[in-house]
Amino acid sequence: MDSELRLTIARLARRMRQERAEADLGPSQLGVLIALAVRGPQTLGELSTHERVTAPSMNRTVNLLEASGLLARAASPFDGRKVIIDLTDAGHALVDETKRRRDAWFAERLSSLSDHERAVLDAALPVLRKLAEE
Amino acid sequence: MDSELRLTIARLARRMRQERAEADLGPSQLGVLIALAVRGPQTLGELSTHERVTAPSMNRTVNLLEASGLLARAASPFDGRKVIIDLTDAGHALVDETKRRRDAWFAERLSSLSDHERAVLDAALPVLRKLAEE
DNA sequence: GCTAACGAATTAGCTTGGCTAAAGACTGGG
DNA sequence: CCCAGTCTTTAGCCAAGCTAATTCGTTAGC
Repeated sequence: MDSELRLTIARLARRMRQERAEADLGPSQLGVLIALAVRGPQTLGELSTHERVTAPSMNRTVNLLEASGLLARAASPFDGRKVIIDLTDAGHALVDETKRRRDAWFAERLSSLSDHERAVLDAALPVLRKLAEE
Repeated sequence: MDSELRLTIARLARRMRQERAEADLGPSQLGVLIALAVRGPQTLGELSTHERVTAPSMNRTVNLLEASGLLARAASPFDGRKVIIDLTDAGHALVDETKRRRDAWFAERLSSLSDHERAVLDAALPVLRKLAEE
């Protein structure tokens, strides 16, 4: 029963992840761009902590995105060791486009539900959010 | 709002996937083992279709798992081109342990919820299941 | 104010796991 | 028996994870 819920969530998320596509970015690169869009400019260390990845891994992903012109590095004015990373305009545009497409896909799935079913999901959202807390 | 739900589910599943058996398997390898546990012995083609990966990718993952003794290949008795892949005892044991850990993790998360919140999740389960349908 | 310790980012080298292209192995229809 | 189609495998590319070690800037102790 509990395990049934767990498996269902896993299956749903799996379907969702497979729905990727859009730009020719991998999920990691997209994840970084989205983190920057949601949380604003951050250091490499903050990014790697949030994405649960080591600093060297994050550094490489950031290199690729920088080479693609989707984000930019800037030295921190307070601490010369740190590097502040932020989206470029192109990066913002790509995140917006991706969000639009994924929302559309999800809305399409939701449209197969009844009003009552949607209300049930709406009620479950805060609980799911609580489960997902760090 | 819709996109909040989508993002929350993704985050929850992401957190869940981090719970796995001690063995140092990547998520893909674990995914293959779980698919075999749930759906039974399958050909390489069936596996790659189900995991939404190309046959060469699946072939390599299967090679690693075979080298670790977690699954075994056998020729199909009906069609010499096909290869039937199935879990070994060690593979079954590893899947069981992973399931045990994930269930325990999830139960732990659920225990922080009130009875009402659990009831809300219970009501949402069939709806989530519907969303997750293929 | 020097120096040693510490912290943040980076580089180097390894591994997994995607992909495409192409080759082998086998089947089945004509 | 051949030929076209199907399934698996090999080869080679690239993204993205890791650890270990390096570089460079900061901070603390003396």
